[in-house]
Amino acid sequence: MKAHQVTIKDIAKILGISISTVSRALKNHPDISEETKVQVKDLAHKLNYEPNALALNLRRSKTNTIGVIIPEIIHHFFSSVISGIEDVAYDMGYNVMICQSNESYEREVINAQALLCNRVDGVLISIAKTTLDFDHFRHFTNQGIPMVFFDRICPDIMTDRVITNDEGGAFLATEHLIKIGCKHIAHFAAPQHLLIGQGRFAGYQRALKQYQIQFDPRLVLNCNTRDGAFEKAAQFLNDNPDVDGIFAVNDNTAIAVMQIINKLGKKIPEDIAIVGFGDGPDALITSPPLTTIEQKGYDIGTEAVKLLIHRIENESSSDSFQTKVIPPNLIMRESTDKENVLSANV
Amino acid sequence: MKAHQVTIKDIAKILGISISTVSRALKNHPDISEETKVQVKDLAHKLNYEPNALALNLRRSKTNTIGVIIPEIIHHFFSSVISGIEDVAYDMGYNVMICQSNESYEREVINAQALLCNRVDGVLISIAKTTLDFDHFRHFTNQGIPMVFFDRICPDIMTDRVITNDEGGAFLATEHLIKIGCKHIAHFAAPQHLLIGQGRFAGYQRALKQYQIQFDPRLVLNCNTRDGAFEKAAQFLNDNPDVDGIFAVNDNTAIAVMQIINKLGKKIPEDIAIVGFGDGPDALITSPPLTTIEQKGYDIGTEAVKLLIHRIENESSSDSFQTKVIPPNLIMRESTDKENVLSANV
DNA sequence: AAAATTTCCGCAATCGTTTGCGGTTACGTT
DNA sequence: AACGTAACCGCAAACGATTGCGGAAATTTT
Repeated sequence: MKAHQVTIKDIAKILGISISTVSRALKNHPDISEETKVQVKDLAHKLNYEPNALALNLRRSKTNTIGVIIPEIIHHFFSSVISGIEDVAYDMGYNVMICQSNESYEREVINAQALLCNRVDGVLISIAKTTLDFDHFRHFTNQGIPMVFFDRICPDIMTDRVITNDEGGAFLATEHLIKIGCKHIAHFAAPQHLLIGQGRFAGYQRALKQYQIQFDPRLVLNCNTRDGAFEKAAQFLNDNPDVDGIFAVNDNTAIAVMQIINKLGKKIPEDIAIVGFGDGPDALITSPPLTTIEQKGYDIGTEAVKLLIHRIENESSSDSFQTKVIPPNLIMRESTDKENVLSANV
Repeated sequence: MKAHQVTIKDIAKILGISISTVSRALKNHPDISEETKVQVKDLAHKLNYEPNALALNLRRSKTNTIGVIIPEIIHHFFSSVISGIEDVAYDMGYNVMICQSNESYEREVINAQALLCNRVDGVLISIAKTTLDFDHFRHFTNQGIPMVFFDRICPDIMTDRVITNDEGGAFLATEHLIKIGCKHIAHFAAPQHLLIGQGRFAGYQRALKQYQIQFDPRLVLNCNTRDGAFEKAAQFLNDNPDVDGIFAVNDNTAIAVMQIINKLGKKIPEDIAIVGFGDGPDALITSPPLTTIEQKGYDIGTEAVKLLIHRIENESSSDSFQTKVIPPNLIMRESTDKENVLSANV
């Protein structure tokens, strides 16, 4: 059962020629006669020979493998990113090794070490929420292994980065609410120690300022999960009955809030319009469908891996590190369609 | 910049001892004196030495890596499976190499080949919809590399398998509709050349039979996607106005149908009750929330990888292959709650 | 016919690690 | 003093592939 994997050594022995000849024959080296080449190739095919990538990698000290460390693969955003990474990596001849940190710092450290041991050619990282220390990443740069951070970047380490324009997206969302006539716009925000939380809050504020709407800190609620919304949103809406627009820091929160608004008997968007952030598939199936800011996970993945492979294959070039910003995009749906613009199409 | 990776050879040279001593010192071999061990370990730590897994793997011809071939990582079901795989693999000291077939046969073949080259210790596979030929998988068995199929299994190859009980789940779903009083239950079905399509259709039929409801082929519609539903569902519901219950082959279809029903002005569940299959997070956020059959992706992943690792680590044991069936589970939500049982809890 | 090419192929080192076996010391025993 | 025996450590082969260099045979050139 345990079939010994076929090697060039086997082929050499059977054909009564040397190992090097077999190797060269398979590579179409000009030194080898046509006759020998045909013999070797035929036998190799007959025996289902597959070159041992381990041996190759060891010799070249290159694995053609890219490591990925992400918080959680089940989040639609991250699996979109991976999908993008995988597609490009595949086209460029790289394998992908995926590790989940599960938002745990300890596990992130171990993941990093595993990738180091396996001598990946480069690493793509989106850091865990609990990670505050970044020494485990410096090992990569010490060993000359390029890194690219995406979405949740590490501000302390100079590398290439790919991020969404959180501030700009939040601005778009808030501006949209203003333009459709909302006067009292609330913001359901992420913790301000996260860059995402900062950026989206800043965009919200800039939009208010630009349209000369007085910023009211009472309209900002620290709430960025589904569960959090079910805890706090109803009370918040009761306390602030004049709120007629909500910009939520992510779709999950927005959707939960919508469900609560529905339950309170208020109408969306007539009474309260709402915008999310993320554009997962969920935004399509709520009632009403949710206006949201596109967070192009797939594109972030492709951009990140392209940057990385470029670094890998041009290690000499000391191009300065760049930060690629994926431009935001507003997707308007019924949750902000006060004028019934969209229903005309149906 | 391009730092040479530290090897035991470097350590040996610096300390003026032999390579083998270094190797043994790091492994706590009893032949080595405490003094040497301390010296070696200290230096290794100081130099950030990481053992080269490539060399190790080559020598042991074992990579501690598991290959995964799945159709598409963005589907919630598959990313749940991967999450389960990753968690268990991590605990047991294995890495995971993920490949997407993107439902393409050609790509699946190339993925399989890549995993072969990289000498993975075992493979987890859910086959692409377009795959009709299975020779590329036989290479694994030829080389003695264990495989486990999950969800979309390959009936032609004898291996371990992990599947959901489609027939049983469909029976539960249909029985539930019957029990809440539906008399004319439609089935939105997947193509019958897929095992999933067959199983779920069979469960539907068995439930009808058991409760002495006449099977009406006109109530079975070949429709298993969101787009398909938007194409055909409205017409179907018009043609069959007496339908008061629907069992859809997956959640996506069910959700799209719900949106259509809503638009037609009918009430869920009063006019039409509906059950899906899959229990993605989507089922929670529709209005009303969707009753559905749990398809435990995470559990399927953990079971599959456990079976695989068992095979890997007991290659001698020729246990006969087993097929693990994950039992179905009905999750009742408002889309079938005619009696307002659930709202009592709110 | 001798010399110069060309054609084709093999030797051996290399990548980094493990490990069986053998070789040095130093110590204790008689 | 001679021997036995630990206690430590190094040599070298092995994993599978690539590749510079050198060498033998065949062919051409002079």
